[in-house]
Amino acid sequence: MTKEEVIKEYRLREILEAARRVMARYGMQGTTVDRVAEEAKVAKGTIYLYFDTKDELVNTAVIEGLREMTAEVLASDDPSMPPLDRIRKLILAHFRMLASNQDFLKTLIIGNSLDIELESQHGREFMRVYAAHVDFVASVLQDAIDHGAIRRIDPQFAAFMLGEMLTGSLRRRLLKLASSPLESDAEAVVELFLKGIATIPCD
Amino acid sequence: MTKEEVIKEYRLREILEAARRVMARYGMQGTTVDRVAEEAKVAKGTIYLYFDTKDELVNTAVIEGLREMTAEVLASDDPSMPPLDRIRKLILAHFRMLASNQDFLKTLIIGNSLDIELESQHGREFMRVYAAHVDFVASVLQDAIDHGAIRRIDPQFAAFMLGEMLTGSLRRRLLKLASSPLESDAEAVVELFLKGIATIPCD
DNA sequence: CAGTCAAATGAACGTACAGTCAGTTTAGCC
DNA sequence: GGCTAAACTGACTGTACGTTCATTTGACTG
Repeated sequence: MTKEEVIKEYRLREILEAARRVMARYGMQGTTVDRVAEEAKVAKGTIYLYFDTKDELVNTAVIEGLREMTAEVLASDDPSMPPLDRIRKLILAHFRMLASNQDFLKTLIIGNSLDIELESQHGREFMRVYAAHVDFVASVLQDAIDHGAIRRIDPQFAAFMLGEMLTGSLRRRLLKLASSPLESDAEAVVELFLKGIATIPCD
Repeated sequence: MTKEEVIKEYRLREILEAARRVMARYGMQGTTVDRVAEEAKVAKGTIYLYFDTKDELVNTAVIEGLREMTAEVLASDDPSMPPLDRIRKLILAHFRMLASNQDFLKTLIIGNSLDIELESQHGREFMRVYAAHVDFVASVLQDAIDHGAIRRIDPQFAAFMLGEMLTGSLRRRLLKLASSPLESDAEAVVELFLKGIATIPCD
C-alpha cells in the first residue's frame, strides 16, 4: 500500500467515524452532509471526493459499523468450549458489544432508523453481513444440537430470535422501560433463551 | 355529536388512514404532505386545517395505528381460560394482528422508521400506549405465575421479550430471511418462549 | 335569490440541504 | 525557489418540500 493510499484510507475512516458520531447524536433525520463535514473537520466538498452521494456515505458508515460489531463478537468465540458454556459466553459477548455501541445502535434500534432499500446494492451488502452473523450463531447452535446439549430446534430460527432478544434488551433500556444497567439483563436472556418460561427446571 | 363534528371526525380518519397507506408504500422518508393529500383526495392546505405540522400528522397516524392494533389483541383475550392456553392464544392473536398490518408495520420494523423524540409530547403518548400493552401482557404472565403454570420470572421482562420475538418473526419475513408464511412461526415462538432451547422437554 | 361564513383549495413562499465547481492550498519533484 | 498535479475548500445553485394565505366553493338562512 502506497503512502497516498494510507492517507486516503485514514481520511475515509475519519469521515465514516464522524458520520457514525453524527448519527448517534442527531439521529438519521438530523444527519446532514454539512454536519458530518464539520464533525470530520473537512470541507463539505471533500466528502464528495470519497462518496458519490449522501446515501452512499450513510449506508457505508452503517454497514462498516455492523461489520466491526459482528467481527468483535465472532472473535470472542471459542469453539472448543462445552456447547452450553459456549452459548452463554456468546450471549455475554453480544451484551458487551451492544453496551459499547449504544449511542450508534440507538439510531438503528429506536426512532429514526436506516433507509436502506433492500433491493439495492447497499441493501444486499447490509443483508450479507447481517445474515452471515446469524449463520454464525446458528452454526454454534447446530453444534450444540449435534452434541445433544440442546433440543432439536431450527438453528436459523433460534439464532434470529436470540438476536431479537439481545437488541430487545438494549431497546428496553433506551425506551426507559428498564433502568438497571444493560449487563444485568444478560443472565435473564440466557435463562429465558435456554429454559423458556416453563415451570419445570430443565438442567 | 353534531353533524359537523361527524364530518370533521370522518375527514380526520380519512387523512390518518391515507397517511398510513403512504407510509406503507413510500416509507417514512418518502412520506410527504403532498402525497398524503393526494392519497386522501384533499388539497394540501386542508391537511393543515386538521394538523399543525407534518410531524403531528405522522406521529398521530402512527400512535393511532398502534392504539388500534393493541386494542385488537386486548379484545381477543379471555381471562377465564387456563393460563398456558391463554398465553398461547395471546401469541396467536398477536400473529394475526401482525399479519394483517404487515404493510404499515414494515415502516416501523425495518428500514426508514419513526422519528419521535422520546421526550416530546408525542413521544410520551407513544410510550404510554406501548407500555400499556406490555403491562397487559405482563399481567397475563403474572396471572400464570400466580397459578403456578409458569416459573417465577420477571413478567415485565418476559412480556417485553415476547413482544420482541413477535415483531422479530415479522422482521425475519420482511428481511427475506424466512419464506414460509408468518403464521407458521407462531407455534415455534410459543415453543421457544415456553420451553427455551433446553434439551429436556418440560410439560 | 342574495347574503353569510366556515371549509377547502392550490399557487406562492421560504428554507434546509444535497450536490457542484472555480478557486486555493499542499506536496512532491527538479 | 519555481512548476505541476492532486487534494481540498466553501460559496453557490437547484430543488424538494413544509407551511401560509388570498381566493373560491358550497351549504345554510331568511
